[in-house]
Amino acid sequence: MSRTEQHEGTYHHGDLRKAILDSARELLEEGGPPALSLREIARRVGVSAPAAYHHFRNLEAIAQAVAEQGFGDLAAKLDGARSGDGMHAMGMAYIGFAQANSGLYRLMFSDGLAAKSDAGSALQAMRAQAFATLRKALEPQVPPDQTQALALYLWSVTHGLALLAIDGQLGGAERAQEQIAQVLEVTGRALSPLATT
Amino acid sequence: MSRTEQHEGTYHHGDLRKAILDSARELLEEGGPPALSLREIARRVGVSAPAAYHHFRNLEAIAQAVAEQGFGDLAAKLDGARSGDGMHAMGMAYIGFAQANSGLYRLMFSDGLAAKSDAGSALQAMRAQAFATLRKALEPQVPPDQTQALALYLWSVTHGLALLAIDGQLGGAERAQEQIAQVLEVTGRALSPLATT
DNA sequence: GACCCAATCTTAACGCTGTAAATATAAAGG
DNA sequence: CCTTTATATTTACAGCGTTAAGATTGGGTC
Repeated sequence: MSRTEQHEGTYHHGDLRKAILDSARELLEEGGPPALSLREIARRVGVSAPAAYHHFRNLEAIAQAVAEQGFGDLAAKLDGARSGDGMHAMGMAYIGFAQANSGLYRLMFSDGLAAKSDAGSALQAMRAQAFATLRKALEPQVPPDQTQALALYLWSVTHGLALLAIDGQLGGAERAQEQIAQVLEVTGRALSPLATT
Repeated sequence: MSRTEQHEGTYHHGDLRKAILDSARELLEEGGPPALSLREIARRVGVSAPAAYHHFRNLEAIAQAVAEQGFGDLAAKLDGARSGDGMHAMGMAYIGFAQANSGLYRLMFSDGLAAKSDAGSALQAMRAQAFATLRKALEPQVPPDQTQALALYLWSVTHGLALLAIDGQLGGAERAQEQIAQVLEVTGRALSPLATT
């Protein structure tokens, strides 16, 4: 399934850019960010390695594009969870996303793959925007002079918990789910006394 | 300063194992986990690359040893902070450690460098032990049926906050410090109502 | 419909990496 | 002093990301 139907067996691929991103996500879930390999991606797509350079500046750019997809997917999932009982449901959705796409989530919060390149700052900007969204969602619910601190607090718990869950630090799946719910419940105690509503 | 004084300019190094670990930590702070390179380490120590294999099974083993050092240092620092006002001081110390050794901290909570090798599970064990220590420290302070959830809660906030700080998501150093203190204060609200003491 | 152009992909090659094998050197023990 | 053993070296290999140069193709124009 590497080549589009109409282009199967032909010189041109069809939609190589998309195929690369798909394979990258696959690899990411199989082995985490360190498993991201341009040559392996090309191999899976059924194309020579340098072909990727017509669609991306380099491997980092692929990682960056995938991370961008990830932030989009996460935002969508969180939007879908807003119908629930507010913060708790969104927390569960957030962590659910991280668990379902652990490699992707790790990439979204890594310093790129090289730790020095400019992809790091691009990721940082995406994270900042995600945080701004959270802040905005929280704004009408709490005293204005505390929104920043509370948003940061919520993000810290959720992010930390998501990473611990991903790292297998919470035990098996069922046990993990239980612990996550408990922690989120405790988290709520800190802000329920000052809810505006 | 790569070779011990008494062995300067000689064939044998003196204490290559320690020199390797030191250089690895240096590299880690300069470029994070992806900057860990066996050849670069050897270059800095002033030794050929394969020399390292007499002291470590492979690069992953070096990373693992450095991470182990890290967990030891962190535990020591947290012990030193126990004289303060309990949880808040320990939280500050924890995050201070992460900020001062960001590359090391990231390594300690990464899935190794290969994401598939057995170093991942070794790291997981170290983290589990660190958590067990926290749990034990918390035990006499809270109701016994909640220690697990509360310990996890505290770790989540602290870990998440540490990572956000490291990622530069909290702004400049002075502003970051302020926000960290605020978040830790909020965190405390969730458990102060049920303190045993 | 033939032609050119631009986009896309390929092969070949470079310098880098981690690691293995074979070899040289030095330190330790009889 | 000679041998053994630990330690380091040189050489080599496969794989990586990336660049440069050439092949193949589809789309737009006369």
